[in-house]
This record gives sequence, C-alpha cells and structure tokens, in this order.
Amino acid sequence: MEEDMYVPPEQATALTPASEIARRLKPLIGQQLRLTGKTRTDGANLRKLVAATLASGNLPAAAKEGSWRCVPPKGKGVPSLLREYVDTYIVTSGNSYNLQVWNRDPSSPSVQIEYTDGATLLANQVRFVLVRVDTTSHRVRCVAVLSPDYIVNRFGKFGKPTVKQQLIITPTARQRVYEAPGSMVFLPDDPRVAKRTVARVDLSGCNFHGEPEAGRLLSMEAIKAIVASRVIGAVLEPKATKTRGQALEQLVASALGYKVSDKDVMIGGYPDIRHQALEVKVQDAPTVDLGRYSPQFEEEVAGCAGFTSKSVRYLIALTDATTGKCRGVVLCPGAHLGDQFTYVADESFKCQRSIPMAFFEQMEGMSVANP
DNA sequence: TTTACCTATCATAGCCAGGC
DNA sequence: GCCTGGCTATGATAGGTAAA
Repeated sequence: MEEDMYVPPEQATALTPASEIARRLKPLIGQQLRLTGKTRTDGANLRKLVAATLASGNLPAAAKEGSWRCVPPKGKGVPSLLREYVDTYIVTSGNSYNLQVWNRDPSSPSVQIEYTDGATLLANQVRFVLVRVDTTSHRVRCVAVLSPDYIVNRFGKFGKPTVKQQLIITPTARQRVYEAPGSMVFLPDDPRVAKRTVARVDLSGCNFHGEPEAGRLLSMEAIKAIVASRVIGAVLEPKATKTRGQALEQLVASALGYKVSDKDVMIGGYPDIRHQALEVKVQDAPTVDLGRYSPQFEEEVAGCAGFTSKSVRYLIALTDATTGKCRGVVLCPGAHLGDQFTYVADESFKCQRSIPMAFFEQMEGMSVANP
C-alpha cells in the first residue's frame, strides 16, 4: 500500500541503501509520466510513481504507531516518502536544474524524525531522487539518487536560505474590496508617520528609489486620491506576468509625479517606491508573495530610515485575471494587512542548488546512486 | 462529500560576479 | 565594458487537509 510510504521505517538503520534504491527505480527508465505543465501536479504525480515503484519491492518494516514523531512543527520540510526517507524531484528542461529544498537545510544534521528510543533521522540523511523526464515524449530519461554530501561535494554548497512570507487574499476578501466605497480598502498612516507627511509636493526632480525625505513624503490621503483616479480601472497587460508589477510601479510612480524611465523600474528592492515608503503589488491570484519582509514581523527596513515592515505602506492592486483590469485596491500601512487578510502561519524558506543539465546527460538511460 | 483555506511545487526573471 | 552563467528572489497555482 502506498500510504504506508508516509510512515518511517521501524529502525532508522534499516533504510535500503541508496545504490539499491537506484536499482529498484531502474524500471522507471522509459516509462511515461504525463506532464501536465502544472508544476504542482507533475511533482505530485512523480512522487506517486516513485512511491508505487518502491512499494512494489521490499521495504523496511513500518514503524509502529506512537514509536516516532515528526520534529519540525506540522511536519514542515520533512521528506514525503518517509519509509525510505526519500524526497523526489522532477527535472525537465533548461541548461541547469534548480534544486529547491523547502524548509530544511539539506546539509545540516537537524533532527527530522525522532523515535521514542532516542534514534533519529536527520536532514543530511535524506536521499534525493531526481528524475529527468523528457518534455516531448514524457518518458523518464534517467534517475539519480543523491545524498546531500554528494551534491555539496560535486556541485557546491546549497545557497543561502531564502525566506518567503505569504499573505492570502481569499476570494471573499477580494469581493469585500471590490464592494468597498470607491473599490478601495483604505487605512491611514500611523499618527507617528502621518505627522511627517505632506498633502502635496513636486516630486518631478526626485529619484523614487531614494530614501524617504522630510517634507517630501506624501500623506496616505494624497496617495489615495491619486490611486482612485489613476489606478482603479487601469488595465495591466495580463499576459506579462513578471512585468505587470513593474508596469504598476511605473504607473504609480509617474502618477505620484516622479519622472520615470523604463530602467528605473527594473531596479527591484523593498519597498518598490522607497522614496514614499510604498510597496506596490499586482494580484490576480489569492497568494500574495511578500518576499523577505512581512509586516507580520516588525523589522527595521534597510535603506528606509524610520520605517519598519509595519509602517511601510502597501498598495495592492487586485486585477481581473482575464482582462487585467484593476477592479480594486488595498492601500494601508503594513500593520493593517493582517486585519483584512490572512497571513500564512509560518515563514517558509528554501535552500537552492543549481545542477548543470550536463550531469543528467551523462546518465541518460540509467538509474544510479551518487555516480 | 464538498468547500475553503493553507502550503509546497517548479519555472524563470533579474541581479551580480568573474572572465574575456 | 560586455557577456555568461550561477544564485537569489518572485511568481502563479494545484495539492493536500481541515472544516463544514
């Protein structure tokens, strides 16, 4: 049964050796795995395929209920195929494969599974099963079973963990914004910030990436008026996912009175329009990626003196997925985002390591362990 | 069983350092 | 100074699960 794959082995020492795992996964070579193009689906299908293949052979005995526990809260970052302590990854196209390991540092000895007798399974013991699938024939081209040590020795260390904070604007919450007066949910600055703001100022000579300046910080009310006339109803090309954010940034910056060139908006950063301590986002999907900073946790913002992640102002434009038309706007200091919407409970992080595609070319048609 | 919420998945854009 | 490739960050979205 496949569901047994989600229970660790009775003995931490009873795991099938990597070389044997590779041998058992040999039948996958040439097998078809229908790629849907939906990343999450493809990843899940691969995991099921590997689970079923392993489950059809000899597995270590399953641990008894109550004899073990997942150490990380909610099992975050623990490999999914626990019985063989394996995580699966799908490799498709490109010149290199970006191996992304979520919520654990793959080369650290941090405890993932703890048995009541004191035995443990550690993060650096996980076996990585990388399966390359051909994007046109949808057939498995090779399987590599790798240990974290091997990956580090051969390709270098995993990169610095990158943090991702998320906020959810549910369809219901989105509807509330659409139906709010002026299609806008608006909250003013904290009084401490408000007294540093002005109602109007000529910004044409300023760089919007510069630090906020006394006397040149617009009040939220002023920004609100500009947004109402220039952003609500604006169309942000739906096809250009990655550039829509820049398009909005450009639109807002010029509406505020800055002189903006294409080059200016290419410079990312937090907050986007630092001179106004204003972070700008376009959303047609519910998940808002906040990136490194989240107003849920107050932090000084580097290069934005006097502001923290809670006082930085957020402008979130909610657009229609098909037309790209902006149907509502949330404009408020970061501190208030949480009153309206839901934060994803914990922050997530990932460690990345790129692996050249040539590595997989070498093992075409093979299933090997730490070659 | 169905729905709603939360999280994990892979792709890729954009930045940056090192080589020429 | 330009090009290349690796690293980091951001992006949409479906799977998974808890609640209804």
